[in-house]
Amino acid sequence: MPATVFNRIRGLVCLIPPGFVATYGTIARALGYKNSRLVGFAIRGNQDTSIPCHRVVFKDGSLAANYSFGGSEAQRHRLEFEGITFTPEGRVKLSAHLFVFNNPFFS
DNA sequence: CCGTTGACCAGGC
DNA sequence: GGCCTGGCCAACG
Repeated sequence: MPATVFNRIRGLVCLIPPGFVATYGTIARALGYKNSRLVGFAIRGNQDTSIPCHRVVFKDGSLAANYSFGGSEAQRHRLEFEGITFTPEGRVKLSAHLFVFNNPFFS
């Protein structure tokens, strides 16, 4: 298993605890990249069920349009099940659930 | 090696 | 709040 950027992104996504979400940009910057597209690109390419990709959202709290495990509806349902709350507009309350990476690996 | 491809983001209108 | 634009950069053929 080569240590590609995609693999590192997936590893970071796995660190998000239940009840929290992270944005694409946060993950990209935690790894030292300005390009947030790589994060979505890495997750979509693999579609690995072991990765909690439903905890990765847009910077404004909206969900990915082409979520690969039942659409954004299923994604929202999973988040609600973990205790994540939404605004009336259907976006995640980032102020309450945004996860910040405090890991020594990326300081 | 080079062009294409993105589950993004910030800025402007 | 929405739509459009440009920039970003690893992976793949």
